[in-house]
Amino acid sequence: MKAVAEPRGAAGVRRRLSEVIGAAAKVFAQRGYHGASTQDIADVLGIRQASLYYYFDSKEAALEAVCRDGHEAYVERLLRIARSDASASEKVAQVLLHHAAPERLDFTLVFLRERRFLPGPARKRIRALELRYERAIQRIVEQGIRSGEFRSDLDARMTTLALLGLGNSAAVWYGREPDVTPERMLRAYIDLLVRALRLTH
Amino acid sequence: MKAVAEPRGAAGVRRRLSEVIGAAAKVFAQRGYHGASTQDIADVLGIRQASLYYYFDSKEAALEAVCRDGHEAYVERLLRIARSDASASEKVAQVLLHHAAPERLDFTLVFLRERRFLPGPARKRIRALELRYERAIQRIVEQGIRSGEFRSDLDARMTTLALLGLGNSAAVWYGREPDVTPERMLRAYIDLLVRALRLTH
DNA sequence: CTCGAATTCTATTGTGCTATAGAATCGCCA
DNA sequence: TGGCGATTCTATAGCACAATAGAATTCGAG
Repeated sequence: MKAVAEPRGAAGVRRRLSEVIGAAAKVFAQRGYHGASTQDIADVLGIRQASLYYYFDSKEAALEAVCRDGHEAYVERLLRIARSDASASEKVAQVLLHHAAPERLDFTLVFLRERRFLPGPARKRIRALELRYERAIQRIVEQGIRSGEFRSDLDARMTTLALLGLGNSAAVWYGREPDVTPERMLRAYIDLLVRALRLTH
Repeated sequence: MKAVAEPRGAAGVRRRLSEVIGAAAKVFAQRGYHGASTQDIADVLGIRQASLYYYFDSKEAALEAVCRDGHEAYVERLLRIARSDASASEKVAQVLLHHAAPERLDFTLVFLRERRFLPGPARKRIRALELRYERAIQRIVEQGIRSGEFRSDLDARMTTLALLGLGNSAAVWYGREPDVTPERMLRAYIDLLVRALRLTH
């Protein structure tokens, strides 16, 4: 899997760094942060363990990079959905679709499970990203309530957490349950949620 | 927290073992299995690190004990709910209430996050418990569908996973979100799920 | 073809952790 | 009280790991 003779422009530099972060994400996702060794990451890249320290000051810094890298793209896609002029129901569906998309699953899983092992300052930085994400979802829910599309007795905060919880659980189940395809799971989850939020008439 | 001069009958023996398992659960929940050292567990108990090996053959065995201990009680309570003659909706509510009950949270969190680090044979043994649990929930959902209480177009398997996912996410959020009390969260979750499953009329 | 920066390498240090061996202590019961 | 099993202790082996220092190599730009 080693990249042979990659051109070395500024783009090449960034790409190589992404590869390294990707390798860390893969290994952290599989073995957990503390269960993974820097040697494991180096093996994926086909380089020596010590060479990793050209890219990271420490193993913890690698974890932060994985968490940040993974979540930044996430936040961005979410904000695009939130800004669209779709109905609240459609937005909820799209949020679930994107949140539990099986691409970059390694990053998602590492973020979900391992971010708590970040040292204090790094955890705070990641937490800030997280809050933007949660608040964007909550605004969608509140929009749905205000517009009369959703039930007015919803607890917006709890509903947000439910949406996140469902999405996260989907990510966890891919790869563990062979009969669970993302399509089947997402269809069921979206259906469930939208029915639960909408006014019954 | 050290037990001073505990009487040593057969009951005392079992209780001491429970204390040791409880200490392991606490430490594994806090730091993760690989992030926790046997020294950490010994510190909680006020004994020496090596003394733990009187109770366990290995750290992995301790993890299995925590997972088993935690989940066995879980399965038992669930089966009692399943056998009751309550309606499917009531059962779903009770399952969520019990599943996300904040007692023995350490055991739950360790089971959710760390069981995947068990070595093959042990993981298989734990997986068997898990399947009993999932199947019991799925039977409740199917009962609700057959009786006409729930929508007939539900995907019972996905619905089961949704219920589990919601319950698990609740467990994860206790202690992370200060404004989330178990009561508030469970009320919202139960309301959401029951509305989503019931026939609308 | 050469210079220099980017990248990877070799070699090593020190630390922390699991697990084992065997000695010492504790507390119940005869 | 003395013995015995249950429990905890001291001491240490042995390994895996993160991280540093500095040398060697690679590759594109000029």
